[in-house]
Amino acid sequence: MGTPEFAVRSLEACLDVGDVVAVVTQPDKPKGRGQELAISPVKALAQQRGIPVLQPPKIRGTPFHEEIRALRPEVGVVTAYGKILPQELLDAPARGCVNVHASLLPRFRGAAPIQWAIAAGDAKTGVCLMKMDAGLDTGPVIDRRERPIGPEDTSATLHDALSALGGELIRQSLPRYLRGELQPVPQPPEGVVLAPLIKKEDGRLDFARPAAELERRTRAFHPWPGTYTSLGGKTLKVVGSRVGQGRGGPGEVLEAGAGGVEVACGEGSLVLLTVQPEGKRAMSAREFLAGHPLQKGSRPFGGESGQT
RNA sequence: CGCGGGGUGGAGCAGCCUGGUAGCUCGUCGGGCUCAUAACCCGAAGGUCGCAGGUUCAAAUCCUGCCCCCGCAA
Repeated sequence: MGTPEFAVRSLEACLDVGDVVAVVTQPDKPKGRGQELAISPVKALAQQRGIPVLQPPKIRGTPFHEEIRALRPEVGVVTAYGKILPQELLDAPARGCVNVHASLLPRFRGAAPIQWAIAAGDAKTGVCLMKMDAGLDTGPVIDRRERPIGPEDTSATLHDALSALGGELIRQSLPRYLRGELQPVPQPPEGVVLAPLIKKEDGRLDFARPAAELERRTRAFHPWPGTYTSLGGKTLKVVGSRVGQGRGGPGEVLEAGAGGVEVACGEGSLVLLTVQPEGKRAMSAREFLAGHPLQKGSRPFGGESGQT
């Protein structure tokens, strides 16, 4: 069971190590500009391999688990399905369900572990294969793989790396678990951190915050939802930035030149390197300034109407 | 038919509503000045105004179709 791009590598791994009796994924939904109906990446692969695809609109309070039980699966593999599974569904496969989760549990349980790991400034993250229970990512861990978080890592780069590691866990550790060679270890009660769903609002830059935190967010929320501020009543996305040494009142423009736009923060300064105005492609700060001059010492960001 | 913005010398923008000389900030090239600079001064090159039709004496500008990029929403 899985839905987005992240789960594709898991499905590939499943196909490598066992017989996949069915693939469960979320119903097709209108997506993107133009709201065209889009099939999930997992569904696309399943169809291509001729695997039956199930897309229940609801799984809770429905007889869907009976449907699964009838297929007599040995184990259920869940990667980023997008819904919390009820106990009767977890119990449907003979050996229960396992889950690939993109964090080092019990840190960052929940929907957006990759993003929050970067935002928190962690030195490393990873992927866990766990035996699922009724809680939110609370099951005992079967095996894990680690991955350092580099200063250039974004959610995009980590997403790809972790999704590959997830496939590796399924390929290598799942068979060993099924043979009884790996025992699930309960998660320690301490160190639990939740990684809630990212909201668009989480990407708004508050220059009163420390610059280091804002810089991490630009990487954590890339490519979605991105970090942004507003300028002249329009959204200005901040695609790339670095932490600077400058000091000043939060939001004050300290420098605006070829080196970027340096904005004072609550702590240190944030140098905007790559920026994307509404309706425009991403561009370097230098390019942006050619058409949108910024006064040193002004505080043009955030306010709806040229507020100081 | 979800809403919306945009495609103008190499880059970023203005001009379009109110058709009639291609503008601005940079960059590039040449020259000058300076101990020096993302410095300053002088000069130059460089544009099928996304594509295709239409209206008109005349279209970057008005009309129609198409291609491409992006914001919102998910």
